[in-house]
Amino acid sequence: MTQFGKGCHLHLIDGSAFIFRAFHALPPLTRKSDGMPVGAVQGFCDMLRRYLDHDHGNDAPTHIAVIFDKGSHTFRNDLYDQYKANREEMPEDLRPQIPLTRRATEAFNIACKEIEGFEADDIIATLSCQAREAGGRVTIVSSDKDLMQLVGDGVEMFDAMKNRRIDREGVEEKFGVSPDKVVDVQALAGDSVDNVPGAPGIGIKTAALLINEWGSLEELLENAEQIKQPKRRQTLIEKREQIELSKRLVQLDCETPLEFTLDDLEVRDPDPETLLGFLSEMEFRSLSKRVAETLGREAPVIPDTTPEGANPPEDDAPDAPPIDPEAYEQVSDMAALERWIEKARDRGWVAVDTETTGLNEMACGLVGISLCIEAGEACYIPLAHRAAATDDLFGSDDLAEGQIDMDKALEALKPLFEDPAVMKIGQNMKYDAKIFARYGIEIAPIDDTMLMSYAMNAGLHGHGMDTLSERYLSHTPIPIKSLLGSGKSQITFDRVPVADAVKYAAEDADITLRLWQLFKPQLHRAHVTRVYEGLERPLVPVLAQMEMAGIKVDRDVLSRMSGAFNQKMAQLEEEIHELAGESFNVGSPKQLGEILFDKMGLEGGKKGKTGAYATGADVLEDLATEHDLPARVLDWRQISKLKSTYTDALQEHINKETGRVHTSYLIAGANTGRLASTDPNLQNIPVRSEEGRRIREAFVAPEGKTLVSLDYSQIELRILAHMAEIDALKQAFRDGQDIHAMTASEMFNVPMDEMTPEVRRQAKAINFGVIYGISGFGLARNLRIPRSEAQGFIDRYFERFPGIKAYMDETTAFAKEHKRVETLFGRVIHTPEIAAKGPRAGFAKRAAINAPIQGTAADIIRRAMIRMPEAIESLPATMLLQVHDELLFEVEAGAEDSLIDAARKVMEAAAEPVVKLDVPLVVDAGQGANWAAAH
DNA sequence: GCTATCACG
DNA sequence: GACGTACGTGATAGCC
Repeated sequence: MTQFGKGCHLHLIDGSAFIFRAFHALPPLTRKSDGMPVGAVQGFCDMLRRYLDHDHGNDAPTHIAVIFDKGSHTFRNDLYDQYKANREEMPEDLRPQIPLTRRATEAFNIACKEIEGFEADDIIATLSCQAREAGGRVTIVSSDKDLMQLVGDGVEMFDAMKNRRIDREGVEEKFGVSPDKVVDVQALAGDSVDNVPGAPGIGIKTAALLINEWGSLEELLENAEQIKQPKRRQTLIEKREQIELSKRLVQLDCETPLEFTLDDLEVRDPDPETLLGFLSEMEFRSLSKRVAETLGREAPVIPDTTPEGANPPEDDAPDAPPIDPEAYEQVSDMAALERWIEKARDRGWVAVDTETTGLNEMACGLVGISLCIEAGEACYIPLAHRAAATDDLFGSDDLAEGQIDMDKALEALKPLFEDPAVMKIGQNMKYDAKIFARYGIEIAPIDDTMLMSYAMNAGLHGHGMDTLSERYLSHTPIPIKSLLGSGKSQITFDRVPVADAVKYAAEDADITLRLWQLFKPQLHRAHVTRVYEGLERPLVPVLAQMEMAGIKVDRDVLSRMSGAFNQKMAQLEEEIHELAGESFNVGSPKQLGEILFDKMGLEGGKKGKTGAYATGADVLEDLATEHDLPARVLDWRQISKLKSTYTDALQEHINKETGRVHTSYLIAGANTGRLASTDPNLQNIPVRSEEGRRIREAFVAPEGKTLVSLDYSQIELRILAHMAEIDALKQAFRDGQDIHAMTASEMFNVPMDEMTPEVRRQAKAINFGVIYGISGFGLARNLRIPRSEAQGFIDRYFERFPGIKAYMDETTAFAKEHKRVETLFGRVIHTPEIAAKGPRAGFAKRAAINAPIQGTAADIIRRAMIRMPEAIESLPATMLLQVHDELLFEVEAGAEDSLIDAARKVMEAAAEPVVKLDVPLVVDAGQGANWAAAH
C-alpha cells in the first residue's frame, strides 16, 4: 500500500460525461436476451477499457477513480433555483443504464465515488486539492470547461475524445486568462448549458479582456464606474448581484465532505472472473473477447451468439416458457407485494397492467394491478374485488377476502412506478397512466408495446393486445368476455372472482412483457427508434394530460339546440310525408330510395351492391333541382345528424364530477400518424355549415378564461411543395401569396388581379386532389364537371407543375419496390396492397401518395405538442384539444397574447431541427369565449 | 355485426 | 377495354 504523496498520480474520470458521450455517440443497442437497453453501458466500458490500456507514459495513474453525480439538488440550486433548469430530461433509454455503469466501474475494480447532493465536479475539485497538497499530480479525464479552473500546480486535464492533455496553456487558449481567473471569466460570460446568467451581452472574449485589464472580478466590479463603454458600464453596475451569484455558481467547492481518502483510490487489477462475468451478463461479445485477451483469459461463451455485423435472425423471441395462466401468483399481503417491488427494482423493468370497472378512465375505479418481470412469472394484486353474492342477484358490496388495502398497496407501488431507474412496460400505457394519475402516481419512465408495434407495423395490422399476441406469440389471450359476459348481463371487473381475475390479468402483463422483449431490439433494425422515442412515446403523458383536462361544455346551449332541432325535424317530416303521399321512416335510406325511385319514379336511381338505391347527399342534391322532397330530406338529414351525433350525444359525455367533456385520443389509430379522437370524437365537431358551427358555441371557457385556437395554414400543401420541390409553389408560400389563386393563374393564364372566385375554386379543388392522389373521376365528381374536362385540368396542371407528377410517380415506384412509404421524419407506413390487382391497386396507390404528406403534417403537430408543455409552463394555460392541424387551449384572461406568442413559436418551429423545410410554416390564431369565436 | 350516411381535417 | 375511385378518421341509425 502506497501512501498518497509525491510521485503519485491521481486520475479522476468524470463518469457522467463518459456515459453521455457513450450514449449519444453510439447507435442504440439492446441486450438480445431481454431487450434491456445497454448501448451506453457498452460504450462506457469500452471507453474505460481503452483508457486503462492507453499508454500514458510518465502520466500513468497510481490512483484512479470514476466520479458520478448523485441527486439533482445541490447547494447551487439553493443559491439559484434556475441553476441547470434548462437541462433536458435524461432520455428514457438511458436512465436504467446509469446503475449499470456504476456496476461496470466496480467490475473493472476502479473506485466508484459519488456523494448525495454533490456534483461530480465538486468531488473532483476536492480530491484534486487534496492530491496537490499531498505533493502528487492529478489528471482530470474530462473536457468540461467548468473543471478548467482546477488546472495548474500539477493538475492537468485529459480530453479522452481528442486524446489530448489540457494544461495551463490549453486553458489560457480557451479562456484567455490563467486558470485561477477562469471563474471570473465564467461569472461574467455565464453559461447557457448550466443556465448560469452571467452579465448579459458579455461573452468569454470580452470577459477575458476585462479581467486581464483589472486583474480580478472584484476589482472590476469595484471600478465599474470607470468603464468607458456606456452599455458595458451599465450592465456591470446593474447586474452586479447577478454576476456575483454567477461566480458562486461556477466556483467549485474544494471542501466536499468525503468518506474516503486518496489512499482508497489506489489502482487495483481487475478480478478477471468478476469483470468477464459482468461483460458476459451484458452480452458484450466483442468487448469481452478483447478484455479476455488483455487478461490472458479464455473469452466467455455467450449463448445465442449472433456474429456481430451479420444479419440477425427474423425471429427474435427469446426462449421463454409457454404461457400458462395457472402458474401466476396472487399477491394477497404486503410482504408478497414488497418482494415483487424489490424484484422489479433489481431487474430495472416491470410490465404493468391495470384492471378497472370500466373503459372510461375518468369515471372508472381501479380493481387490481398485474405485474410481470420475467416471461412466465407474473402476479395479480387484487385490490377492490367484491365478495361473491350470497343470495341476491346484485352481488355484495363488501370487499372480497385476501386483498391488500388499496391505499397501502399504492403507497408501496408509487416509488417503484415513479423510479427513474425502472422501466414500466405496458400495452396502451396512456390508459394505465391516467388511472394511476387519479391516485397521485406519475408513472415514468414508460415503454408501450402498442406504440412499438405502431412504429414498426403501421399499415400491416392492428396493434391491440389480442392481435399482437396471436401474431407474434401464437397465443390467444383469455377473452375478457369469458369473465364479464356480454350484453345486458355483463358484469364489471370488480365482480369477477379473484381466482379468475388472476389468470386473465397476470396473463396480460406476461404477454406485454414478452411482446416488449420481442419488439425492443426490432425497433432499431426497422429504423424507427427515433419515431418511437421521439413521436410516439413522448405523446403519452401529453395526451393523458389533455384528456384529463377535458373541455367545458355548456349543457343548456346543447339542450336548447336539441329542442329547436326537434321542432324543425317534425315539421320537415310532415312536409316530406305529404310530398311522398304516405308516411315512412325518413331516416331509412332503404325506404327513402323506394319512395323516390319506385313510387315517385324519379330518374337516376342506382342500386349499390346490397341492392338498395343510393340516396347519398350527392344523389339527393342532383334530384333537388327538380323536386322538393329530396331537398327537404337533405335538410332533415343535416338536422338529424347534428341532433343525434352532437347536441344529444355530447350531453351524455359531460362528466358529472368535472362538468367537462373528456375525449380519448388513439395514438395508434390512424395509419398515417394522425391521432383519432373517440368517446366522443371531438375532431369532427361541425364547422362548415352555419347551423353546425353553432354547436361550437357550446364549447366554452370557464369564467375568467378564454379559449385560444392556433392552426397551421395550408400545412399539407406546404409539405407537398417542399417534398416535391416545386419552386413556384415554394416561392408563393414564401411570399405569402394566395396559393389557390396562384395555381389558377398559372394554369389558366389569368393574371392574379383578374382572378374570379370560380376559377380559384377549381384550382383549389385540384390542389387538394393532388394531395389525395388525384384522378379524373374524383375531380370530376368533386367539381361536378364532365370527366373529360376534369382530365384536361389535371393534364394542364401536370404540364405546368411537372414536379408534382414526378413526385407522385416516384412515390408510387418507391411503394411498389419497398411495400412502404415514409414521412420526412422517418415514420414508416406500410402499403402491402400496392401490389394488388384490380380496383384495390388504385386505392393503395392514392393512399401511398397521400400518406407521406398527411403523415409528415401529423409528425409536425406531434412534435409541437410534445414541446408545448415546457413552452407554456410559466403561463396559466392548458392545452385541451388537437384537431389534426389545430391546437385548442384554455388560458386565464389577460394571458391570451403571451400564450399565442409562445405556442405559435413552438408550432412554427416544430419541424426543426430534424427537417429544414423550404417553406415557412404559418400558424393562424384566434380567441374567444367559445370555440366558435376562437376558431 | 354490417352498411349507408355524414361530421371533421 | 373495363374496372370504379378522390386521402384519413368516428358516430349514428337502420336493418338483418
